[in-house]
Amino acid sequence: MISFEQFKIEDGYPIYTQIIQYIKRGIVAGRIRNQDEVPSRRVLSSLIGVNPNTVQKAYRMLEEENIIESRSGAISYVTVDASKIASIRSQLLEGDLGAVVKAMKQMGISKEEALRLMAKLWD
Amino acid sequence: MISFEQFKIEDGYPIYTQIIQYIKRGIVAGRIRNQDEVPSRRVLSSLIGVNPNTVQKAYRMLEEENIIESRSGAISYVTVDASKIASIRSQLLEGDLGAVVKAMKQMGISKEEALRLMAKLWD
DNA sequence: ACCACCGTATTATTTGTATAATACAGCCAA
DNA sequence: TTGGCTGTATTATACAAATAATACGGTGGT
Repeated sequence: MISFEQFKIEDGYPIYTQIIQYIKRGIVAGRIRNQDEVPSRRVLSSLIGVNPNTVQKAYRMLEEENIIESRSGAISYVTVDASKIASIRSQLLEGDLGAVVKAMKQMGISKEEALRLMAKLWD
Repeated sequence: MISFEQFKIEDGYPIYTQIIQYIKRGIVAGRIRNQDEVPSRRVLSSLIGVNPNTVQKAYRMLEEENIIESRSGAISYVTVDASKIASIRSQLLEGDLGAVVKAMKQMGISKEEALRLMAKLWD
């Protein structure tokens, strides 16, 4: 069963996208593995304090990306292999890191300064 | 007069926040300076193809942060000094870069790999 | 077989984002 | 001074995100 202990809702982004991100990042990090069980819609919604429909929307979109599988009546579970994990990883990196690189360039920050800032922020 | 030639609407974020970001990043980069004139609500809205109310919302929020000043009937203009520019800069960096550092840590990426990925993405 | 839990579906309501159509008063250059 | 542009305000509509309250049928352990 996937753990959502580290999950915290932040504002600025739709909750369903935060659930999707949390699971994708967990898969990339190896915390979430193939065939792991996913909390039911009702359980997760009451755990993180949102509406079951919000969780359902996140799960449905994950299913459309073939990252989880659901069948009526039964628990849903993760379905990933090595190549899918790699593609999720590059998808997240290009999205997150790419946007920041673009933003810093627009701010007139040099490559060297960007690297120094990131190294400093990392600790 | 501030130029919006480089401005492009992207989806995923509210348009009014994109306008705010564009101006803040321009200020940090030095492209937008103190006392620069801001396009009128109507002019900018027709220039970038959005509703005047959307521009008004962005400008009103910038005014609440004391980044622009408006008076009824007259053109609005930028009001920043060195310390405000510095605070905008760290505000943007902490937000954008900080979020990515957090995300990459959640993905189990090492500091060294993160720096290497950013350097690669920069070019 | 029962029954609690599961996924799924539907309808309604609220809030935020964005558009649309006006309206009014202040500023300022011609 | 006049007329066009300015900021500001109001009302209405549309869509997405999120909540709320149900309802139905499938699954699986006891």
